[in-house]
Parts: sequence; C-alpha cells; structure tokens
Amino acid sequence: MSGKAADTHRGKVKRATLAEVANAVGLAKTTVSRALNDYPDISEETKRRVRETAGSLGYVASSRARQLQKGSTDAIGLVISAAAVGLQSAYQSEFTAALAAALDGHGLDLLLHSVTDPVSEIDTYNRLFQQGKVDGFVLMRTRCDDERIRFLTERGVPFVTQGRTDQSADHAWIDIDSQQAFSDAVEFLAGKGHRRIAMIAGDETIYSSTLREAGYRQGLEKAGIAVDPDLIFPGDFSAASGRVGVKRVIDSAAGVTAILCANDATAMGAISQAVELGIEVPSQLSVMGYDGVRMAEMFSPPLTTLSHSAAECGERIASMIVGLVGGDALTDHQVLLPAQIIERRSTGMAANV
Amino acid sequence: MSGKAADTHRGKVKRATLAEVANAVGLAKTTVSRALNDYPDISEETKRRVRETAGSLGYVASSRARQLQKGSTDAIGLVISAAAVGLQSAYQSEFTAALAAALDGHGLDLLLHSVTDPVSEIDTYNRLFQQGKVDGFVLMRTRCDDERIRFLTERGVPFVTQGRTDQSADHAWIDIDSQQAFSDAVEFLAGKGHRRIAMIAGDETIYSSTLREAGYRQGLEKAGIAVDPDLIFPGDFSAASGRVGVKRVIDSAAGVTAILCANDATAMGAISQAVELGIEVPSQLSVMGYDGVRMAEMFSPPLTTLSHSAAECGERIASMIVGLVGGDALTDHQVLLPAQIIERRSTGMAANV
DNA sequence: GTTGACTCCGAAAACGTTTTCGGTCAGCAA
DNA sequence: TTGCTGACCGAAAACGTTTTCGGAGTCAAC
Repeated sequence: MSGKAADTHRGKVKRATLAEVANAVGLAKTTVSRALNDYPDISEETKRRVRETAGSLGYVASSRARQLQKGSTDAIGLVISAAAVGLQSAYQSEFTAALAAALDGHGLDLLLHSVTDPVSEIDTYNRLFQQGKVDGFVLMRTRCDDERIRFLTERGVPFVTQGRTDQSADHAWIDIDSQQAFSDAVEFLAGKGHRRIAMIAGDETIYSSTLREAGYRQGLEKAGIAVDPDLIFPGDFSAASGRVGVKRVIDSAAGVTAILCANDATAMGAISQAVELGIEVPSQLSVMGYDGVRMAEMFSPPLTTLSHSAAECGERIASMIVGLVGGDALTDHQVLLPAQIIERRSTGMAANV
Repeated sequence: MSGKAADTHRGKVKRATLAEVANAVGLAKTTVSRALNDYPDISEETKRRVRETAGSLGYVASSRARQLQKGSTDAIGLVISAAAVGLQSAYQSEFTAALAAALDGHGLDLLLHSVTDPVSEIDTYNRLFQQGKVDGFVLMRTRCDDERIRFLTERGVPFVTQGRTDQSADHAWIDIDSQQAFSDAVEFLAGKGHRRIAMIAGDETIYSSTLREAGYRQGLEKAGIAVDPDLIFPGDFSAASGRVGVKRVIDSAAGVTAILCANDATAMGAISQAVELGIEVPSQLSVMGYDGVRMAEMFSPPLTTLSHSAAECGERIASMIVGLVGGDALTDHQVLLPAQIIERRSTGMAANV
C-alpha cells in the first residue's frame, strides 16, 4: 500500500471529475460521458482511450450528480421501527441481510432507516421518498390494516411488501403460505397422536398472525379435531411471550401434549420455560416453531419448525422492486412461497396424559 | 384508495421544486432557500410566508440536488460481507439496528451494502465513497490485519470501527474491553470452584478473538491456575463451532467443569450439544457466553454471559462518525466500554469430578 | 444632502452529471 | 459540383439546490 492516492491531504479528498477526464483525453464532456456509458455512437477506439485515462485518473462518476440528472437514486428504503426493534426477530435480520445481498446483485443499495417514534413512521416514508433518497420501499411486518400501504399506493410510490394484508388486492407482495404451513403443522402433530394441540399466537396486529391462526384452525378441522378457543393463547412473536404462554397452558389447559408457536423465538422461549418447570421436551410436551431461523437448529433440543428461505424471499423481492421502479407492468407481482416442515427433536409422539 | 394525490399519474410523481415555491410566494429562489434554512438575514414575516406556502405545496427539498451542491451525503455506509452473513451473529444484528437508530438521531441514514465476493470488498468501499454515496463508514468485525483500515486511512475517508485492531493507533474506534471481560469471567468461574476451565475461541482472524483469548489466559493467571493450551479449542463464533467444541472437550480434555465461549451463539451451541450428550448444564458442566444477546435470556438454561450494550455502542459510534465527517479534531476518539457479568443458570458450582 | 450602517432580498454561478440537438467530415452517388 | 448518408463528436441546456456577491431601500447622524 504505497500511498497511491497522492491527492489526499488532511481529510479532504479530491475526486476526479468528468471535465478533468475530458480535458486530459482531449475530448468534450459529452463524449466522455457517452463513451463511459457505452453509447453506440462513439467509436471503439475513442471508448478505449477514454476508459484508459479515466482509469488512470481514478475517475468514478459522482452518483450525486448522476442522480440529480437522471432523477433516480438506485437505492431502496427499508424502515424498521425502533419500537419493534426489540422484537426484531432473527428472521427479520436474516431477511434484511438477504435483501441487501440481492439488491446488490441488481446494483441497488439498501437504505436502512430506523424510526423511533411510531407516529412519525409515515412521515419518514414520505420524507425519504420526497427527498429523493430512495426509489422505492420494501415493507416488512405488514399489519392487518396497514396505513403505509394506503399511503404509498396513493402517491404512486413503488413498493413491495413482505407479507400480504387485507388490502393486498393490488400491490406487489411476496409472502410465505403460512396458513397452509400451520395447517400442515397441525396435521403433522396430529399424525403423532396429539389431540390437544395448543397455539401461542403472534402479534395480532400483524396480518400474518391471523393467517397462522387460521391455518391452525384449518389443520385441526382437517385432522378431525374440534377447535377449542381456550387452547389459543396470545403472544407477540417474542421469546418472552413463549414463556408466559407455556405457563398459561400449564395452568389453564389440561391435557395439552403439543404447542404450536407463531414463530421460532416464541417456540424457544416456550421450551426454555417448560424445561424450567420440569416438563420434558418432547417426551412430555412437543413444541413446534415457524420460520426456520438458523438458531433453531442449535437449540436444545433442536427445534422442529416450518422453514422457508429468507434468501429466496429477498431475491424475489429484489427482482420485483427492480421491475416496479423500472416502470414495468406488474405481471407476477404476487407470489406465495411454501414452507416445509423440518422435523428435529422438539416434537415427538403424544405422551399418554 | 381515493387517489388524493392529484399529480400521480401512472407512477410518475411530480415533486414541488424550489423554483415553484419561489414563484408561488413571489420571491426569489435564493430567498426561499434561505428562509427555509432559517438564515438570519431573512425577516421573520417572510420566513413565515415561505414556510406556509412551501407547506401547502408539499415541498420537500430534493436531497439529491442539495447533496450535489453541498458535497455531502448525510449517509454512512455499512458493508457486510455475504460470506460472513451466514455467521452474522445476533449481536451484529442488534448492533446494526441500534446504529441505524442512533444515526437517525443525528439526521443520517445508514446505507447497507452487501458484498458477495470477498475480493471485491475493498473495491466496494472505494466505489461507495468515490461515487459520493456515503460520507463515511462504520466497520464491523475488524480483523487482525485489516486491509480496509489501511485503505480508508490512506484515502482520508472518515470511518469508525467497532473493535480495535493491531493498527489501532490512530483511527477512531470503539470497543468492548473483552480482554478484561474474559479475565473477569474466568475469575468468576474460579470463584465457583472451577479449576479446569476450557475455552472455545472465536474466529482467529478477528482481532477481538485474540483479545478474548488473552483475557482468558490472564484470568487464569490471576486465579492462580496454570494455563493449559490443550484447553483452548478453536471456533468461529458460530453455534456450530460450539457444538463441535464441546465434543472435543469431552473427547480430549478430562476433568473440565466449565467452558467459556467466545460469544453467546457458541455458548448456546455448546449447551445444546452437551445436553444431547447427556451432560447436564450446569450441574455437570458450566457454560458461559459473551455479548449478552437477547436470546441468551430465553435459552434453556438461561445463559450466564458478559453483557454489553449494543445500543450504547451504536450511539457512541454515531456521535463519533458525525464528528469525523464534520471534520472535528479527534479528541476522545477511542473508547473502551466495559462488559458486565450477567449470572443466569448455565453456570454453577464446580462438579466433583 | 450626503454618508454610513443596517436590514432584507435577488441575480447568477456553482456542484457534476446526462441528454438534446446539431455540427463536421468523409465518402459516395448523381 | 451538389446532395445525401452515416459515423462520430461537441455546445449548451437541464436537473434542483446552496452560496457568493451585491443591490435596493430605510433610517439616523452629521
């Protein structure tokens, strides 16, 4: 590293500009610009020369200036609410990382913005877009009645949601078929002889929670088991809610041999609490999660769960948002991915109660 | 969906511009700009008028244009390498979220960039800065000999690292005093009667790993226990490495009653494997982690760990990078935060071996 | 009535690109 | 010679801000 950059002098970095390159190569700015952008009406020879001197000057086009001219940003916004950051599940993190990687593949950056005050959330979306900092958004944790979706559709701002909503008729989304997944899960448990299967639900303001619960009911029906509303316990996707859920199950619901949890964090919390109460998993109680986060595999016991790929989800969302921002017509703009049961050791045959 | 925004027409959104506001209020662009930026040489009355019509037009200054003029971006870059994304610890996620929140407090955005190809990593830093997409960087997972640090210092690019390095003489960093922490941890375990304490180390290319190991040795000495190199097992911060670590401990190291792990993920993996091998935690084996991630509390058994605040770390890094970008002189640019032992139930008195 | 200070505002340049619209030149046909 | 075509390149406008510099007015003092 031999101090190649000669022009760093006390912090201020002097970047080469288009005009300088043009000057150095003896052409007009216009020509240089077009050469670098590989326009067809510039001769190969010229392009070569331009590229060469541009390279030797270490020229990199200022995206600020380019953005101003072209009107686009090549950045997608993702705003996470600090209120939820405490609850930010492992899955959300995995998804975020996957999304960033996928966007990178399309030459886009991910602008991560955290909003502390819930009421200023919409405002943040508005500002970010109005300021021209992003070309579009990806929304996580879509809510049952999601103001953000209304707002963005009204303004014509491109966005893709990870998760459907009530209002999902028209906008682009990608989602896991959690209803089917939870139905499958119940059937899976029923297949192991479980008859009294409790559920610890997720944050009920999140639309997907209602889907998961619906799937649970549906699975019970398929298995020929009557739905007992007293077996559905509230939760909020946190491990803590898994802990209290288990206590409630023990206290109030006799004969439960399996618990289906709204996500992996809840399941892990549930198991940990159960163990502390002297209940063995899975011999006395089966516990099942959802999401298939990496940690689930390392848990003790390793968690039976419904797995879906954050990477694929991120990848597809990236393609969709790219299309939307590019102004493509929306074909194939609503996709539902399946989740698969990963059987590990937190579930087993029903205990004789 | 009442299409309130009248000017959305097939996706294209028309934003109000400074000239339009100036026109509407009957003043020059200059004046409007200065009024909105609260310059002292504009009368209060005029400011009021300007603000009013700007508001009614829904005017938001284009940050693209502003950036071009001012030369700064109000964004900080964080690049995560996709190679490490698999290993991206819970702590990294918590820290990232905290950082985003803290930066937001300073009016900065966080540009998250994922790089798939390790060799293009430096290139990404270079491009991001040259393009003018970010004003500076935050670096995570600093390595023993970190090329990124050299590169950025040479160019005079502002950055703050989370974690020290060999070369940490001059640049700004914040770090947890992990050496002290691990020393404390060993003393803590020794205080519970443990004499043969193993360590499952972290990724050895990460500088902090060496510090943690040094702390482990130091703690042993303080406790008057001879360091046995055979009790130090390699790892990589993953839960998986905790699992294999435990197996090795069982196989090759007799009489070990406690294992100190490089981080929480490793500790959780270790516990889960131990339990599967029929070893009870903590009655037969104490296991201790580091980081104090939220999940640790919900683990079974809840994890004894060394906790430090991702929020505080993010907050302080945010302040530092703000100062650096603002061109402040570097005072107080290297801070070391303590970690504290959180005793939970994965550790106990030494078993009689 | 001139000067000076002070308050408030505007014209124009600048930031660094891309794009629009031509312009030059060579070659070739008429 | 004239005109036409195609290949290659350049001048200038445009994107929407901020900043520099200066100008018009008012008011008090001399």
